[in-house]
Amino acid sequence: MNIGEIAKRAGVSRSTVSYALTGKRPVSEETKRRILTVIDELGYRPNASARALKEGRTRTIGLVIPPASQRLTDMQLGFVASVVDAAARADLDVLLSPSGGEHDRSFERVVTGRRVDGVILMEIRLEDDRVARLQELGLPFVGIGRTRHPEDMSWVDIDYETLIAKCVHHLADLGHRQLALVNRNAELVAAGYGPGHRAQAGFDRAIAERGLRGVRVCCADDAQAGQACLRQLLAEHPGLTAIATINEAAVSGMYRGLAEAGLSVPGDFSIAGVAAQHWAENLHPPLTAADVPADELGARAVELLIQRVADPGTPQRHLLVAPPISLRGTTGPARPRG
Amino acid sequence: MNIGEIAKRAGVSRSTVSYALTGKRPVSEETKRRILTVIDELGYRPNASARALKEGRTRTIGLVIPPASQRLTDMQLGFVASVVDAAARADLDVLLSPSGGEHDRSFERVVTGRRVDGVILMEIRLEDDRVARLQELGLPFVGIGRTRHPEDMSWVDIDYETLIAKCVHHLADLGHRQLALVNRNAELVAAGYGPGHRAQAGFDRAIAERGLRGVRVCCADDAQAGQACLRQLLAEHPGLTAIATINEAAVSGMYRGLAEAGLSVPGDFSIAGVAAQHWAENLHPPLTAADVPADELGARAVELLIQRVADPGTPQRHLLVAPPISLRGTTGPARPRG
DNA sequence: TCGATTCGCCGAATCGGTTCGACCGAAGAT
DNA sequence: ATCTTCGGTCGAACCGATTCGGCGAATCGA
Repeated sequence: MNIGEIAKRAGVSRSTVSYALTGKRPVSEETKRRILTVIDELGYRPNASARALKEGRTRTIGLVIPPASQRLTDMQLGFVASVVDAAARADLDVLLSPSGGEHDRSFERVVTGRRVDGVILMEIRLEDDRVARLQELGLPFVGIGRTRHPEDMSWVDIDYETLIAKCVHHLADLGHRQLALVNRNAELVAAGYGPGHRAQAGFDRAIAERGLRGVRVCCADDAQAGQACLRQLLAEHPGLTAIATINEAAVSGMYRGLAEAGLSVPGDFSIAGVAAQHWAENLHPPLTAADVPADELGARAVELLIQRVADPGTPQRHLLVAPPISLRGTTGPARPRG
Repeated sequence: MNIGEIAKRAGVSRSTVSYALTGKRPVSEETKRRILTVIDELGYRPNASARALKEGRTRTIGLVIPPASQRLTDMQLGFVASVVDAAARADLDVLLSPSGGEHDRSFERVVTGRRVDGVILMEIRLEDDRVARLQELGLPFVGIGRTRHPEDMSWVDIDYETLIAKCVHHLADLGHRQLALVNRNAELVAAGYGPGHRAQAGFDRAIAERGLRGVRVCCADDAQAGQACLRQLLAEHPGLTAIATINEAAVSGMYRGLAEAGLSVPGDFSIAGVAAQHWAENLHPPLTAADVPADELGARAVELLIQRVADPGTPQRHLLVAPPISLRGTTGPARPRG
């Protein structure tokens, strides 16, 4: 079932069939109708590989996600969903590559061999091999997140540094004097995970500006770890009355850790964070947080990528979002513990 | 940077380069070394489209997931992750299509035009247009889930009917006389979502066998809906003391609904369900549930698909799993309410 | 020493589209 | 009436791989 078969049955040449379908040259109404009828009867669809081979583009983009071993956070899931959705709207297919920091087989398969027209890269580290590899290959790409040298690439990102600083200021305004930053898991941060480091920087800066006491900890990305983390924090820092966090997945565990210690939120203890809007709203109690518009960011990343694919010469573009903090009632005036 | 360039620089013909890479015909060590050196220097990778065109297969599989608008449950996320992972291990790429019940543009794009060698289909309905379409196209596919006529296709599935019946029996053994089934969202069930209907069947059967009173409700897939759902159930059915559910996403909300009504779990009220193992364990309290091995099912689906792609003539294969119920402490002896 | 076999390689055909140059007839311009 | 323009179509080249038949040289057995 190829274009030649269609041409034969419609009594025209292969090129005419092609032009009838793409509209790149005029074809008479009569002929077009005949061709389309045959196509409809035979259920013909052009072979994507042949088209890609000749056109030099695949109408497919790659999406590099964290490996399956590590569960996606709700925010990451939001990114993936919105990327896939935006791509579908633009009639692009999405090829998935679950790849960690070092570029592995799956990553290489997807980015080499002209399999995709461009790539969207998630969970970027400050120094990221994959970014270097994509630059070396000259393959258009857009990061959801950015490296230490963000001028050299296009990206959309969340301004964790500013947002965590805002959280700290908000908590300081409420009278809290000793705060903790609960980061994401230690391996990720150790590997140079950008948001982890930028959140630290924002935390340190704000703590210094306000003359507060601050402690930073990493916490695995699940509820049990959050609970254990809080247990330890409360034990080791009697003066601690508030937490800022970027670890969505651990928040419900933190709630439990506080409840376990007999502390109420926000009466005895405050929590503020950065999280996907949908997630923050559905927590119980709903979390006071900077609402990350994950759905929008993915779509914007696709837009940027489409531009770069269409014209690789355009300057790199960046989108740093710092959504306002929605007060949902997990932060309140400081009250000394015990 | 094509195979001709490599051939020229290595001083051989294009076919020799091809044979050196695929090993399908012998090439002398000396020549092979020379070719590989050139390839390495130039960073050559064969063009995937050209290869796919000639070979007639793409080494890519399609994965049809629920549309982005509806958030993936934890179990579905587990399926996706394990499919992607298993495919990567088999050196297959995964093309994503977010498609609902009716086969839309994205679905058509992925399944036609020889873009993929086979498809894995999620969230299958009892009558599913997409299944019919794939059969019509003659494209190998495997369902995670099955239609009303499951003999005609290969699939892996969870035996919701048996599992929910087991939950009911377990609760009946504990003395509960009036039970509710909390299903997934009403639209999905109305559209003929298989697990929803099979869970109902299992529930009805077990209720009848034990001579109990049972009520079935649908509930949107999120915590707030779960809470509201329980509020209503408790108000309308004073004798209700236990729930069986397949709605993972609503469980934490159900807990809140019970707490709100002053009922403790499992002292005053029992809950048992079917859920991804990881999810059931991380709930608070951990849910007594049939632990669905989502990670394994995705991998098995990929295995079945690879077989079908290799030999479409093999008989259809089916895998119906009914994992045992793990008692985690959300079920206990019945105690009359109020 | 000669024919048969094997090894290593080459050239050409092929997969299924797109696209460019060319051609033909009809309509419009001068 | 002649020249140009243009709509409509065709044939052939091309994209970059794989693969088959064949060919020369080396090896082998008799």
